[in-house]
Amino acid sequence: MTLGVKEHVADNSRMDILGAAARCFMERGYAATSIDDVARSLGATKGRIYHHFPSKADLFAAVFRAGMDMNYAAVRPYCDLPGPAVKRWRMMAMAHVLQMIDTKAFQRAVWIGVEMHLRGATTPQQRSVLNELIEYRSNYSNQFREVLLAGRDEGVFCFDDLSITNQLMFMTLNSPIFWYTPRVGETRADIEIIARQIVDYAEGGLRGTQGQST
Amino acid sequence: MTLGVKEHVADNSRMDILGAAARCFMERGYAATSIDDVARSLGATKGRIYHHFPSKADLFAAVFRAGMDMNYAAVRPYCDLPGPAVKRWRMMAMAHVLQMIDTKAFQRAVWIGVEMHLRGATTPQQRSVLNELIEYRSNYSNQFREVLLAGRDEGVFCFDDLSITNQLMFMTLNSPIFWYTPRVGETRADIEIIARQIVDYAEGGLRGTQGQST
DNA sequence: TTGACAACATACCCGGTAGTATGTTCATCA
DNA sequence: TGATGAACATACTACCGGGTATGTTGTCAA
Repeated sequence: MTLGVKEHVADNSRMDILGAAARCFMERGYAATSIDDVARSLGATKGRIYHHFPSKADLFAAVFRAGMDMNYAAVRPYCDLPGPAVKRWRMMAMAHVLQMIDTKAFQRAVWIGVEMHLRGATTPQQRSVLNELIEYRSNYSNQFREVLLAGRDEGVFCFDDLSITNQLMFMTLNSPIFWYTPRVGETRADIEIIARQIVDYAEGGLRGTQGQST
Repeated sequence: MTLGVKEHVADNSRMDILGAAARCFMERGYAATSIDDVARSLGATKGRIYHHFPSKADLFAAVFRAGMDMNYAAVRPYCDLPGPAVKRWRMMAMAHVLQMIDTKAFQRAVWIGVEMHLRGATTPQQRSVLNELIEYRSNYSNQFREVLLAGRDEGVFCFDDLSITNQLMFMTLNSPIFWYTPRVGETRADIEIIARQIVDYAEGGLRGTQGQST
């Protein structure tokens, strides 16, 4: 049941394309990115891309899916942990933020996909593909909704509308995909300091301003 | 020194174009929006657009500038008010959020412009135009930076890096441009309830989690 | 009244891009 | 060893969209 050498080579090539496509989509957006751009950034031509992906929309969908797969993998270890909700939330949030930083290009593509879905995708069958991915992302989001509700039940989090709060929280946790850029000589510890500030801010927002000492 | 009727008509036509362009840019993004799209949404043709704006990039820049002008107008009344920083911040933040909701299309265009600047605009002289607008926006942002620092000096706000915190705060306050959509039968009070939740979340993030009772 | 100009519409050009059709090369396997 | 197919490259088409060049119409001022 193991894969042969050839399959590994093909899979690696596919992955390389996904990475290059993610960078291109991040740098220029979906519409402004041409298949030739992606190919050029690989030192290849369109033929290579269209050999692995039937269309530009499918390539983009694959990038989207790969990004979400990474997110699931990063957060899943923490979302079934026992103990207080806040602690579990912090683990999940930290993993999520670090994931945003580490796989920024893919996460930007996910963002672009969500935006495209919100304003209504172009063709009909592309819409169904995108809808499936959006639902995939929605399930991911639900993992956080659960822990948010648990935190409110425990009296730690304080918010009114769950949907709005979830939006605000993800907006915060996702934000580094827009403004983070790696600095020269930056260590893992530096990145974790940044991530901690983001998580702290989000936690403050979720706890609200009631019961504040100052 | 007053304008004649003709000038008023011309100005109104220009404004109509700006509004339609803002909606198009919001719905399809910059690259995917064609001049014909904007014209069609006005029941007109390209000629009308190019009569008022020399290029697509200039049209976009005008939308950007108009959006920022609205923001300045909305927030300026509050940013020189005396009293505690938190109170001043809340007034400014509330005005900003309501502005995001009320002029969503223009604010989305501003966002798109910032994104374009971050990844490096296309042509050389467009880049200078965009740079000027980005600086315009940066000045706007500085009004909030000042009140953030004042709030920290007063011991109310608690954060480490000012730039990161400012990013997180704006990410929160701007977020309705992405997920807010007017509901049928929605009153002004309903909108203010939403805005209040956003401002509350942001305030919680700025105050941090230290000194929390729970 | 007329001519001059603003405010558009129409018609056209041309570069770029998604997608296709057709080579070409190289490894693998019978 | 030779044939087969994967993994590309090359060449081409059709179309769309920014920009321009050129009408057309209504208005106002002298």
